[in-house]
Amino acid sequence: MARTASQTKLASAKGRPKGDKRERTRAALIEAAGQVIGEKGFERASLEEVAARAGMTRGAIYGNFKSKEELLLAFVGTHWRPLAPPLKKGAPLKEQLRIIARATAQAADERRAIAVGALSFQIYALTHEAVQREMAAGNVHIYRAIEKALAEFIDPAELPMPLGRFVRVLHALSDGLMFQRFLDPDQFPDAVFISAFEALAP
Amino acid sequence: MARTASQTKLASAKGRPKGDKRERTRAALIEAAGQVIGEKGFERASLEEVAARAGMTRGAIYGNFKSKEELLLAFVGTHWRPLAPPLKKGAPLKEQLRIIARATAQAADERRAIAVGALSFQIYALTHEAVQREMAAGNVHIYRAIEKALAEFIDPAELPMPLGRFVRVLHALSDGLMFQRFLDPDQFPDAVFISAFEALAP
DNA sequence: ATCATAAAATACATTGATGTATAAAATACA
DNA sequence: TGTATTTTATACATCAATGTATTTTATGAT
Repeated sequence: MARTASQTKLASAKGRPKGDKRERTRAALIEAAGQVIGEKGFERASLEEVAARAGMTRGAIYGNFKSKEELLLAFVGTHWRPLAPPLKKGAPLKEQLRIIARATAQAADERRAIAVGALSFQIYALTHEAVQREMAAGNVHIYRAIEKALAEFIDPAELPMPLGRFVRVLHALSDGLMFQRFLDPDQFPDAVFISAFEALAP
Repeated sequence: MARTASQTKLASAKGRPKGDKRERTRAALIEAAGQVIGEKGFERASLEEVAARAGMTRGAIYGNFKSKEELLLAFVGTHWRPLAPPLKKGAPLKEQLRIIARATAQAADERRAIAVGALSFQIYALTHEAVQREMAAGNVHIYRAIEKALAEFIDPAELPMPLGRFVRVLHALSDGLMFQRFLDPDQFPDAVFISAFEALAP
């Protein structure tokens, strides 16, 4: 029934107040949605709680979004970006993979809420065909982008498989490892991440 | 609001009718729960639909289970077993990994419902501390069992990391790959699974 | 300052779900 | 076959959530 203490306005001082209030409350709402999704999961996130978290009521939500789905989708669309690990040009594959491993492990810790939200949204997608298709299409673009980005840092000749496959495998492995670390951090310390990714270098 | 057509009694002819009806309806209910969870996800699975699917009403459920949670948990407890790929004694690591890859890909296709159910349950666990702890503890046992089983088929000296880590990595990778294949089968054909697992052999 | 417009709060209607209490039906047993 | 008991169905109370309609409040322009 809504925390009373932590009802802080999220988008308090982000820059100058500027003209478009609209955008600011939209952003605050989306941010709050992200928090709630991260805690409760995509399905059980309630608008009541989202609104309270942003210091407003549901009225504000329906003034800015058509439906619950639209708000939650807006969050996913806004905050869901692939990691960009700090790769080093010219370094050997194994080292690049170590960097990716560390970035993944770190992301699992620092952005748990977002990641849990993303994960739970994926489950949602799995049971909503239209959303699933949209998401699958989006992923294809992301893969392409990552392929391009990676091509600048690693030599395809060093890879144990075609670059396209490699990207997809990295994605699956990252997701799987993060997921398991959420469930039980003790069983998936950094060392496991590093071993896993390094093993992909022939 | 319940399909009227496909309301088939699931536990129709499984053996001789035998004395304990109790057990049979329990099983039928659990089975139906599995179906619904697989389609709707753990959170949105409704008792109404589960009961209808088993050709009964909610009355039967509450006569056999304390609550919704208990029924769903019963499903997870009953049907959630790790894969047992048909490994070959004495074969080189790479070949064993190929076998695991194929088994995983096949499982993704054949047991989609169960897997989606399991996945969505994991999300549920992530947002329910007690369940999460229980599940984490269970996983530790499973890891131990798999370690033992694997030790009979593969030579630790061939591994790129300690056996314990390797098992955990296999788990994370399988989960991640299956998840992605659910989302977009085209992007994760068998070949990707095979490349991914094979790459783990030094 | 006043008025028109937009944004947010409140009040309301509806829905879908769980869980309980009670009645009906099926089963086992004497 | 008749009765006690268990199992399932029905009816009911409750709750939490979404979405809509309406009112109040804030904002901006003239």
